[in-house]
Amino acid sequence: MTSNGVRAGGSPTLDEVARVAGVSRATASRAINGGQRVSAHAQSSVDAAVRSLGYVPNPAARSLVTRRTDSIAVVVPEPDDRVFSDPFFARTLRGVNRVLGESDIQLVLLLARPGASSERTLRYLTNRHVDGAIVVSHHRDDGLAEQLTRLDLPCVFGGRPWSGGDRVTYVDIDNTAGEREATQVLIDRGCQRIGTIAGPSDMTAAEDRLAGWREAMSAAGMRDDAVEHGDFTEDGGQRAAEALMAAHPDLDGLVVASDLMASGALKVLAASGRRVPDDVAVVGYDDLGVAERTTPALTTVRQPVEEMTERATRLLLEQIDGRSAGRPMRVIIPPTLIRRDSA
Amino acid sequence: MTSNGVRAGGSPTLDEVARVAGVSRATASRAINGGQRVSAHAQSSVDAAVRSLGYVPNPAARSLVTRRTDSIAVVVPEPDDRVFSDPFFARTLRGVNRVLGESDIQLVLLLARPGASSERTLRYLTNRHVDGAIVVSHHRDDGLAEQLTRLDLPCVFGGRPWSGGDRVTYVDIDNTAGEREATQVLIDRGCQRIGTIAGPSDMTAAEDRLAGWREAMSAAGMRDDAVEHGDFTEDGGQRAAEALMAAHPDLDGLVVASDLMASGALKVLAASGRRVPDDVAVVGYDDLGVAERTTPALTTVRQPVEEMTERATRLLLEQIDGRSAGRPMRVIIPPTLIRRDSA
DNA sequence: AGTGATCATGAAAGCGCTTCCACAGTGGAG
DNA sequence: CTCCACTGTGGAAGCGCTTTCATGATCACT
Repeated sequence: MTSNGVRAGGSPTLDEVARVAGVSRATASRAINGGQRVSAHAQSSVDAAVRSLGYVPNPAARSLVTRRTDSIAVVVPEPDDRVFSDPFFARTLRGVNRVLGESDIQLVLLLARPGASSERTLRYLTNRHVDGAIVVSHHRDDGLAEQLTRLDLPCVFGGRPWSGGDRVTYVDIDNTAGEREATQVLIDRGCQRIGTIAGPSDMTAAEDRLAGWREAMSAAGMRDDAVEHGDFTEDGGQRAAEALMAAHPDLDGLVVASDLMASGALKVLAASGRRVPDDVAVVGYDDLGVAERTTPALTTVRQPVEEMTERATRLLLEQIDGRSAGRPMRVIIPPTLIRRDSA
Repeated sequence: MTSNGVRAGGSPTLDEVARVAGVSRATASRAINGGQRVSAHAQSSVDAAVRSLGYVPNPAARSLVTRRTDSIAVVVPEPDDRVFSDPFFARTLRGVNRVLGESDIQLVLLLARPGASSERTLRYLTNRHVDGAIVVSHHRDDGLAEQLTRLDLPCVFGGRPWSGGDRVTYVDIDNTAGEREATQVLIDRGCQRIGTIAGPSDMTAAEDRLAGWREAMSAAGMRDDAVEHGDFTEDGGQRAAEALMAAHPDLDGLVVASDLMASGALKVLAASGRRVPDDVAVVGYDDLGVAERTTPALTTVRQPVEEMTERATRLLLEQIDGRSAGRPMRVIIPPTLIRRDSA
């Protein structure tokens, strides 16, 4: 069956292309991959053969020898409902995809099973199933940064990792500056007593924002003791706001570390009869779609998520191509203040 | 270097495992893959060798011979901003991932470049880079269904495809029944004049919902001429609502084909001083997070997106394993009415 | 005309794995 | 005691591709 000419079933192989084109397999291979050292004549007959046979190279065979898979992984360790309900996630994917669209590299989504350890994910990466990885940390670290550096797999973090931040390349948004600016809005508008609803303390983004709030407060000589933690969800924001207003009924400014939590806080304020921004001014964080839909619309800090992931992806591709020096890099992107009605 | 013993760099190969375990490569391979026809003694020495060397099989080499890649694609043809801002997308991924988590299969995300034809995507699938594909159509078909069936690649559609629906397996939510039920809510509450904001007519889901509205209206002996089309976005809903209310100022009921559009419609109604639900009752569609955040909260139809994609994924895995008969199947999932304040 | 350098080419050697096949050993049935 | 089915095993063939290497052929200069 396979002895000569075209095979019975299945896709055509390079061998057949070569035979049809009347060249050797080596020449056919060269012609297909960029055409270095191939005569115009050979090139065109290979092209014709490829077209007529509908040849597509077998990626497994190719990557067996090139040691390239032409795909990268987007790793989301321990995703929970939050990750999925968060526009952050979709935007991340879009940013990555946009850059990948320029090359012929595909995207493998690695969502660690909730509960299960990251063992399987790590195995997948160890396997060199992909050429590199983008880790959207977004969570407590799990030592993933260390394990990945040990793997010696090209890898870039989106968002500062918890530890190993100096040994790994990452792109982050300047959360501290963002929250500092947000806080300043309330200070400038004359708020006397400003509290904050911070994010979960196992995320660097949340911690950095809290630090930003602290910085702005102490720079203005104001007390920074009205702090409550939420979990970045609307319900969590609601609960935190209730606790915060109960403990500090005199608050006239609220810096909330996410728009979703701010939305919950707005409900609490409305229920207690406080007007926003007149009685209590509120600033959120994210501007990923929720902020413009609340009542009143939130003044907030816009996270350039797609820009961040685009940068991360480009850095990764450079690392894979060996274009980067190999030493860890750090890119920090400034966020933008968006003014609406809540402050 | 490679002549004997352990290699200089790189990962260990099966050869080395075999050598260390004192068995042949064939036996080592068997021991690693399930251990059929392997003595307990050989098995344990291979296991030990694998552990001590930290051996992980090379997936490219394996799939070169097995013709399996242990990965499936989630195909989103021509995604635009809508796809990403839509929680639908994230939920889909979660549903797929949940099922995949049970096996050792990974997920490749294929987002066709906006603008670019699906040519690259199709090439990737033709390449047998993946064992199967889930197509979240969500869009006009592009003949993708036909092209995929011609490819003879296991494949399941999430949502009824535009054409070829009888030759391809798909899982859909019963949009017609859902919208019928939603419309019935307004009829039952005594609305006299009911209009609808339908989705874009290039999506089957939108068309099916419109059909459901028509069915309920004609069953109740009511006129079904107050129709406006939106594009499933909030702004689109707003524009459609303006047009609709201008053309039919007497409407006292509004069936909107998506919550996001309904949110836009609510703004228009509020701006024109109409109370919801007292002056105009409104029902939305989706219940994917937006409905509970509008004012008033939307009565809507919940789409079990994750259930849908889970089913789709299972069907795909069956097809890949050859467990399914090979003839196209069709699964229709009923949606659920969620009552809130808008109707 | 002679000398290298450059170019296009094909033979062949793998990449790391699975699987077919042949073979020896074992035990139970006749 | 023979025959046969079955089990565990290793040799070897290949999966489809890239890439090195050797080989002529071609070219631009002395």
